[in-house]
Amino acid sequence: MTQALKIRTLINRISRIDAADSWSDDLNPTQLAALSYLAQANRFSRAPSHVAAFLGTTRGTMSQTLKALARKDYVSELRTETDKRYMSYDLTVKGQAATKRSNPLEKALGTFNPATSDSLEHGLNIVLQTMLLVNNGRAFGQCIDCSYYQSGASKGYCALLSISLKPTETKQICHEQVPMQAGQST
Amino acid sequence: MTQALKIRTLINRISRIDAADSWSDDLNPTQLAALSYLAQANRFSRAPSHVAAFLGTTRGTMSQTLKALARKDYVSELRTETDKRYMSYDLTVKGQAATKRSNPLEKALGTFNPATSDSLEHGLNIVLQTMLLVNNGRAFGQCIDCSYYQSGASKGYCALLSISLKPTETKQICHEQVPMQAGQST
DNA sequence: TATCTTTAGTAGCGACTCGAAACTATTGCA
DNA sequence: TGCAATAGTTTCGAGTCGCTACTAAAGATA
Repeated sequence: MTQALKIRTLINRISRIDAADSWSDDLNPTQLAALSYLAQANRFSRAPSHVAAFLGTTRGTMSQTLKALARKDYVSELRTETDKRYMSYDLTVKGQAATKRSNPLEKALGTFNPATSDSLEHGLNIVLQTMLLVNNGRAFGQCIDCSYYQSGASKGYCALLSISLKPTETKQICHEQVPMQAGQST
Repeated sequence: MTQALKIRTLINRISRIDAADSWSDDLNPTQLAALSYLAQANRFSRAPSHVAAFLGTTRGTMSQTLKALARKDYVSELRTETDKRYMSYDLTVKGQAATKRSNPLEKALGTFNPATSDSLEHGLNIVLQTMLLVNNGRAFGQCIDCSYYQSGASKGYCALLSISLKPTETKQICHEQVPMQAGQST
């Protein structure tokens, strides 16, 4: 058994046990993952295609999941004005409350010392980036870590969309994000 | 966003992307995970309840998955002689071939330097052990790392079941495994 | 030994995931 | 203006998933 297979087995097993723990009354693990993504994404990144790309599934599958969430009043559907092909799925009050629930995996992680956590986060980030490279996947990072991000006097600016960003927006996920090279800075 | 949540999101996202990649003609990610477990488990640990406990699901759900695998000739069903309540699901030739297929996640992991891999494996192991502790879950480790394991002159011995172990068996997964404390040894 | 009690596997249920394919609406490009 | 690309949706069939209810076997207790 190679170390690569060991690590893959560990990641998948942890994720499955976490999924089993995260079932709630009327929210399954997939719905919760989609909801969690929407809670972190900025206003340009809440369409079915974005959630699908983030979680590595198809538009069709994610469309169904989002419709299920809308049916149960966790999200609201909104047709974008600028480009009428896009939908924006925004969290309702009920949806926001649901993302705040804690779970065994987070509790376990909370007991770790910072060095272990940092090393783990770093390792997993490398795994993800390497996989995305092979898959032609997008990073879905935060604006603050993006090549298009410019830090102004008091607030940030996105050079791709030519808009200024509110402080809270700079730490949201964007589907257009292009990770900065290490050491690079504006 | 806490670091714990970041790590959880990373683990789940990597697992989902890996799952999407691992679909094959007639084998879905869950079936592959079960098959992969069976390939590693020793002859006392191939029952539906063991696979269910390992992957954090219920006996009912796993029973269906194993029946699906049997229907497609990846595993064979065998009633245990000693305890007739137990089933043993053993891999067929077709099943063994299916576990040998590579995938993007393993390929990505293969490019890492040993230090990164070791650190990642170690971190994930701690996460899993901590979660299992909270969940009253079993470790499902190898015989060679078990408290009941005794290394003899040429072969190992299991002090729980009072049987001697073939060399290949000492590195298989056992559902009875009780991890040794660090530093402890026979 | 006779009777609980526990454990293992399973069938059936309803909601839903999942990839694939087919389809519509909108946008972009030549 | 026309055509290709993109976004969202629907439908299909197979299967996951927790849950409940059930049977059979093994253990424990009286």
